[in-house]
Formats: sequence, C-alpha cells, structure tokens
Amino acid sequence: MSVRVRYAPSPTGLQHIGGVRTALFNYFFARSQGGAFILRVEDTDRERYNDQALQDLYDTFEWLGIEWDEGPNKDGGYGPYVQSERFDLYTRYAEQLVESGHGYYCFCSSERLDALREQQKQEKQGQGYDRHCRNLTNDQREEYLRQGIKPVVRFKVPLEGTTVFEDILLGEMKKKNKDIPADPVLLKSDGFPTYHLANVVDDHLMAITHIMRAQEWIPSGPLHILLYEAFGWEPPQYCHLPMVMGKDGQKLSKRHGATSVIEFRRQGYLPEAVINYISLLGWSYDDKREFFTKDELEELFVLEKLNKAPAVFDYKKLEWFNGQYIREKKDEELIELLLPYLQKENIVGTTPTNEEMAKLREMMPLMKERLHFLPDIVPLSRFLFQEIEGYEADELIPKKLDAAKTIEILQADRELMAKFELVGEERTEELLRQKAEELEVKLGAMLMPVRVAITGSRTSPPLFGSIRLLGIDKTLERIDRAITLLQSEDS
RNA sequence: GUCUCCUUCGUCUAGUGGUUAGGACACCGGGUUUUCAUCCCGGCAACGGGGGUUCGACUCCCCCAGGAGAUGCCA
Repeated sequence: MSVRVRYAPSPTGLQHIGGVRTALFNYFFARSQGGAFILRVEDTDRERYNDQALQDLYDTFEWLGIEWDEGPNKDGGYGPYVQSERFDLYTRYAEQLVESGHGYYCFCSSERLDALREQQKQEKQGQGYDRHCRNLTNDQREEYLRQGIKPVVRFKVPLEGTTVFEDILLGEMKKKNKDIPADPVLLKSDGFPTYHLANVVDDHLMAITHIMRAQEWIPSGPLHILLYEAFGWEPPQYCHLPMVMGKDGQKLSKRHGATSVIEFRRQGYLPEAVINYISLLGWSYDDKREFFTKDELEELFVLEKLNKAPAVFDYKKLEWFNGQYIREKKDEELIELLLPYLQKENIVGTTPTNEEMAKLREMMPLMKERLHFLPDIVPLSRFLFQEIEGYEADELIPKKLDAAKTIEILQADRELMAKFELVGEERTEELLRQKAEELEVKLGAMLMPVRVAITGSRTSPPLFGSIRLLGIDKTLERIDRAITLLQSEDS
C-alpha cells in the first residue's frame, strides 16, 4: 500500500514554525516514499476560525514551495478536504457510535462542567468529566430534549483495560484506559466534531497510512486507537515528532521572537534557509552534511534519522544559514529579492530606472557577503543613492589624531582621488600608501576620513569600490564638505 | 494532583559495547584585509546522578533527579 500522509492545520492563527516543520516532515516522507501528501483544513472550531489564517496557510506553502498532492483545489478522490464541508459526515459517524454503544448524549451545561472542574481543582483531584450522563435513562434523556437542551456526543471510554499502540519512533506506547481523559466530547452542541472525531474519521476515509504529528499529541493517541476500534477500522501507523522549543526550553512562542513563517519572510529570511534549518530540528542526515535543498530532502528524508528529544530553535544558526544562502544567490536573482526593501525605503523608485538597475548590478559583489538578511541592504547602500545623513565631525577623525591632521589627510586624499579614474585603483592605492608614509599615518587612518565623508559611516563596503559606484564628482564633493565641516569645528 | 514522553558541548546534532566522544552554530583567540563583512587557522566546551549486566559501558536494564507535554464543546 502506498504511503499517504497529511498535514492538518486549523486556520485559527498564523502558520507556526513548529507546525510547518511537521508539514515539511510529512511532505518529505511522502516524496521519499513516492506517496501522497495531503493538506486537510481542520476548521471545526468556528469560534476561533479566521479567514486570514487560511490565506496565511496558502501563502506560507507557496512561499516555501510545498505543493500538496491532494487538498483544497486539488481533488484526489477523497475530498472535500475542508472539514466544514464534510459536516454531515461527522454527525452520521457520531450517531453510529451512539447506536453501537460506544458513545452517548450528554446534556451537561458548560456551567456545570466549569463548576466541576473548579471543585476538582480545589480538592486537588484528578481532572475530567464525571461521566454524569453516561448512564442516563431514556426518560431522563427525553426530558432534557424536551427542555430544548442541545446535547453533545461523548465517547464511552472503557473503564478498565489498557490500550496499546506502536509508535515508529518511540516504540510501544501503553496507557491504562482509566487514565484516558474521561469520555471526551466527539460532537459539539453546534454539530461540529471535535478534533478527535474528525481526525479519526477523515484519516480513515482518506486512507491515511501514517500519522506524523508533534509529541504533544501523544496523550490522545490511545483515545484515537479506541475510536478506530469502536468503528472497527484499522488504525494508521503513528510517529510522534519531537517538539520545537524556545531558548528557555518551553514550547516556542511569541516571546522567543518570530514564530510565524510570515514573520520570517518579512524579516528577510530566504525560504531555502528556513526549510534547511527547520528540517534539522529533530532530524539529521549524518555527521558531515547539513546543507540540503528541498529537492534533496525530498529524496533523503528517512524516519530512522529522527530524534526523540525536543529541539531548541536557534535564531543565530538560522541567521547563519540565511547568510550562506544569500551568498549563493546569483546577482540578478538577489537584486529581485532586494528590490522590495530598497523601494520601501525610497532608495530606488517603484519602477527602477536603468541607471539604478545598473548601479544595483554593479554593487552586488560588494554587498552580497555583507548581508545576513535581505533588509541589511538598506543601510549598506543608501549612500550610493541618496545624500548622506549628517555625521558628527568627530567620526571623521581617526584614532589618536586631531582635526588639523585629519584635514591634512583629507586634502591629500582629495588630490589623489581626483585622479582616481585616470590612474585606476591599484595605482591610487600605491599613491595613497606613499602619501600615508609621508604623513606618518597608517593606510587605515589615511582612508577612514574618506570613508566617513562619502558613506557617512565608519563601516561600509570597500572604499574604492564605493567610490567607483558613487562617481568621482560626488566623492570629491563629499570630501570637500567634510573638510569644511572640520574647519568650522576646528576654528 | 494524575498520566505520558524526553535527557551527548550554551544550541542543533553524529555516535548503536572497546572512539583522543566527531561536526556545525555561538563564543574566544590569531591570520588575510582600507573599515565592516567574507574567508582561513586555532581554542573553549558534553555523555544529568546512582545502581546493576559485562573483561569492558555514552551505548543494554532498573531507580532517582531534572525538563517538557497532556489533562477543554482548541487543535
């Protein structure tokens, strides 16, 4: 039987890094096995349902380049793939369970349930439903119905015995039935199913062969097995994935930094880097390789290399991966990625001029290795396109020197730079070195004032390259301005 | 409270009875260099604790501790 796996998010929030890792592992597993990857939207919580979340799901998948074999807008004969469109199905199966004696109607109000929970907490007792409606008589049931109370359907968890299932990663998972949360709700009073019912029904109907989900689902594993048994269905194979944690060892959340994929996208991460990095959370290939393209992972992914322990998300390492992938980009491609950030800051126009594009192309080799994130391009390149913001006169002055000496340096620089285009970079450097010796300063001190004068900052791309890009006229102009600034400060 | 899972450098991990316990990120030093970055070289740093099993345990078993997760008409 060929592999069929699914990713089944609920559109209640933005796609989270942890969820996406689960999606990726399912996707890679399907691909590596020549199986099918199915996307199923679990929108049974109408309270928290959110249209944007659904759009975000699609956007995220598109950005990462993950395509589902079956799912919304792509029927594979097992649809629909959106649970709200399967509404009737769940009612039918819930009723089936009631009829076969595996489920029952419960009329307890949420007030009663809340009070119950509160009391249990006070008395430090184990929590859970007290099975109040489990053995209602027909009369009682009809009385409740007459009062117009909408019942829920609960699952009749066996009071005794043990439920066992095999987890591919974790091995045998065993749980006493008495430790399974008492009689969970299967069908809510609004007629929608809960996760437990919907997921079992759909996984069965969609012929899912393997369930790969985060370890936070382990506790409900036995319940699902019981459900399969109650229906007389064969359960799929399980594989519970290690969780993704924040720096403090807690479940990854907002306070650890970006957690939704769209945030990473906005902050200028590349999808290649994100995919590569998160694939290495809880999974590894061997001890010498950690760079993988999506295509490679589709081929190399194996369950055997999965790790059991939770993994801490390390932003620093992702940053490093991102820098690596940026450097691997072809110039043209990188420019396209950079453009939106440049445009947002009005560094280049909405439709860049040929001149701007030419400058962009020319500056790429200088910028590329300095980028960790796409938006890093902004502070790095601004001086080439716009007049520089004011800088302090002090910044012009190299360490251990004074304003007078700096003026002297700048004047010498100006003279030599003026011939820059004529004599070329190498010759200019030679001349500058000679001059530096004459003035008894280091080459660095000779150049720092110019750097600040033309870029407005002590850190910048290589100086000669910057001058070439800026043009000699602007360069001289900015040097002059720096000299004037120092003179006025000095007097 | 109850149940469950997990445990190798700070972090991600390799390792499947005999290794100087390997790599990567981070960090620290050094080199290249006109600043920054890149790049190169080097360094720091781990088998949670206690019992077994064994000639021999990071590797197998048990206990403890610690961490995490679940305990909803959320998924």
